[in-house]
Amino acid sequence: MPLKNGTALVNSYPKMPVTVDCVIFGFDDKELKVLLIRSDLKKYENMWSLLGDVVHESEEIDTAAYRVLQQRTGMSDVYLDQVKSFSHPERHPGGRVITVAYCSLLNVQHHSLQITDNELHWHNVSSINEMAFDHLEILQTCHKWLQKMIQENPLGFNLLPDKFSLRELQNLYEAILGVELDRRNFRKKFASMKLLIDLDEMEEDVPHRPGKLYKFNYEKYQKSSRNLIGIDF
Amino acid sequence: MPLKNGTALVNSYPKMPVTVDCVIFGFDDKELKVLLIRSDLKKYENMWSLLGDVVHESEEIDTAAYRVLQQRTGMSDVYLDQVKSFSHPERHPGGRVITVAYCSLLNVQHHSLQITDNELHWHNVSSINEMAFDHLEILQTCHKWLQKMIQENPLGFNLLPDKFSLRELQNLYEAILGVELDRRNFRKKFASMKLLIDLDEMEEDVPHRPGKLYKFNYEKYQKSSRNLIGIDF
DNA sequence: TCTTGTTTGTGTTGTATTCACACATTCATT
DNA sequence: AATGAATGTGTGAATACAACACAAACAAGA
Repeated sequence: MPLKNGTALVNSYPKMPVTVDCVIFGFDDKELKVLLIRSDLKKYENMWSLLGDVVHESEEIDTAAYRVLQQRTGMSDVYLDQVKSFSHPERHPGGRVITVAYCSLLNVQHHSLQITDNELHWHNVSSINEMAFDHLEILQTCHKWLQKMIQENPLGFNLLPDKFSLRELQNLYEAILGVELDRRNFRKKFASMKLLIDLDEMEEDVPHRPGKLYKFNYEKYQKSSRNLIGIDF
Repeated sequence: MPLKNGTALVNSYPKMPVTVDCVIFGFDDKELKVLLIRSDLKKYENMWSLLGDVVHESEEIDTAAYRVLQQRTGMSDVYLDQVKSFSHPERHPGGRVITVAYCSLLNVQHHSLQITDNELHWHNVSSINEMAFDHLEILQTCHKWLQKMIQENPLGFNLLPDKFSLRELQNLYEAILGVELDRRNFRKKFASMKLLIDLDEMEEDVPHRPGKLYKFNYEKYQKSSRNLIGIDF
């Protein structure tokens, strides 16, 4: 078999539009939130959709996702990770579009959202039961992905203010996992990990005994290589 | 803002070729193997590459991956899962091509490989240090993904014959994880899971005391919902 | 200022899981 | 019959996990 020329080969490939869709999670008021805009398609009038955009000609998909995030939230240095590609041929009413879903975690306090554009808003994840396109499926996939990820990695801190109490941290875990956790065991767990720095400060303006404030020890986490082996299913 | 027409919108999107690449793992002779073919590009002459193909106009990417698998191995009903998309603009010398990587696990005994086509061959994963395109990166990503997956899900059985001994199962885990495991603890672990059916048969043609043969209890696994909560990092 | 309500902060105890390690048994080979 | 090599089974110590109880701090209101 003769060796081929790359350019001729690639030119013969079918081409299709590729987009990114960002599932941007936030946390506020004991609820897991997601950032959505109103769909600008006739077919999905009055329905909500994820923040997305096309991938440009010579652009990494990761870069496209960051671009969406930055344009919509005004933030950089945000946690972002690729989750899964969705490719049903009829997922977009305008024709075949492949999309790559990304999951992002951001602190709702730190935003400078352009609320006026397409009514960008935070929505409670728990109360969403309909979305434009296949975005509900994408959201649910990312939610499950997040549930798994926060149990294995210290990602939750991206959703909290720099200073937080253990109660807030537990509320976050309960909101994401949809379960109630034992307060004492939860605190012991995080105490034993030594990933929290006691700030010697207290909560203020709470109508009860104020709790200590902590911050996440990023340096400590870098060091722990975590090369665990353990069969568990 | 006026509502848009979907078709016009999608027609305005940049289009690009999308491919799938399958990392097909096998296990033989205590070694984790991967199925590769010789690259048919001049630039990568004498280098090995993953099995891939373009995604057709109206085809799901999952379907394209299954198609590659079936065409190359003659097998259906094979474990296959999407892992990650790779999109560096220069990853293909012929121009911009986005690829979606899939991981597949198959029993090397059950094949009917078309060896003559492009020298389809099994390679030891541990001895690969160069590949065509960005396929080494893709392989390494899928290997790490597999290391994580087999610790959380009973996927390893896809790589073994229907009947296997506990030693073979342990060899498999050691080959994939690249560690040595304690034989007694390993056996106890799998015994306690009750996912193995004792076939009351023995190994044959081994130069030592033959071990019992087992098969995997697929039904049992379906039932166990595994909705575990446990923070662990 | 004293009482009440709410939440924080800290154990304790029993159970289950993990890890490190030892010995007898079975079969093939010589 | 003896040897070698792998199988099959246990046991104890250390660790992690789950369920549970009580004292201390602060706010609010009587």
